[in-house]
Amino acid sequence: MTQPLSVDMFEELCPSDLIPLRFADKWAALILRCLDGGPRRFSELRVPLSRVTAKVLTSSLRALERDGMVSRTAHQPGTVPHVEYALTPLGRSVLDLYATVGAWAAEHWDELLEAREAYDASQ
Amino acid sequence: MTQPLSVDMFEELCPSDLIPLRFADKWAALILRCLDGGPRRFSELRVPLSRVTAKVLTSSLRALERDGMVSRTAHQPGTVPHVEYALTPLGRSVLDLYATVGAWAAEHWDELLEAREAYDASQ
DNA sequence: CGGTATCCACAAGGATACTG
DNA sequence: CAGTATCCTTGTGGATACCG
Repeated sequence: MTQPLSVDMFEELCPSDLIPLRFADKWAALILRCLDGGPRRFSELRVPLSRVTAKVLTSSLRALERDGMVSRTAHQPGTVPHVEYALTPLGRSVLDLYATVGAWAAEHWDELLEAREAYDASQ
Repeated sequence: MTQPLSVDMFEELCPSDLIPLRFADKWAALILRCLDGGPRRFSELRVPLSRVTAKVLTSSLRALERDGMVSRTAHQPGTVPHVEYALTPLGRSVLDLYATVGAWAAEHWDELLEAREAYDASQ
């Protein structure tokens, strides 16, 4: 049974529809996971994310903040900066979504790797 | 309640863990959706995906094939090429996952857009 | 029909150094 | 401490032309 195709797929779904989920952001999922246990300071995030430079971490955090997934709070009791990042309800929600994606990956990982090996072997 | 962070997040989860899901591929989701109604020829896919060039469509299809989400079958009855792409069971499974992601997006879309407008207005 | 070959533009990511 | 400023590399995606 073959169903007809839309004339233009872009009328229904743009690629940008997925971009706000930040799946294309290399570090977004990792950052959100780091915030799962509670609010973190910038320097605290840099430890587990040691392979992400400050510049890149900043820009990812800004993007997550813009999308309402992370909140940024600057406390300034004295002269020393103190910034805390925390998950918003939306951020927590997208973390659940990542968990679903992760469960899918765990279940189908072997299947995918086998396909890849088979393909590479045939080329 | 604040929980401790891992020393190195990369021990648990690499960014590459998500890449095989092809979420970073700009057209993968759209291509899989085009195959949902049945097998399609290359030129059939080009119609709804008119904004994707042949080169890009080919490379996306190759990547999907390598990951076992799409099968490529070349029928050659005469001298005229006839290639069909179809969803594999794994591809169908990942389509279900996209549906879950899409449902999340539909539910939280407004929330995300509001956050974005608020952020942009404050900058 | 089903692609390749070539060249190009742009954005993301990264290395390094510096600052309020 | 929490970033910026600069510069550079890479890769994806795209435009155009051509081929078995």
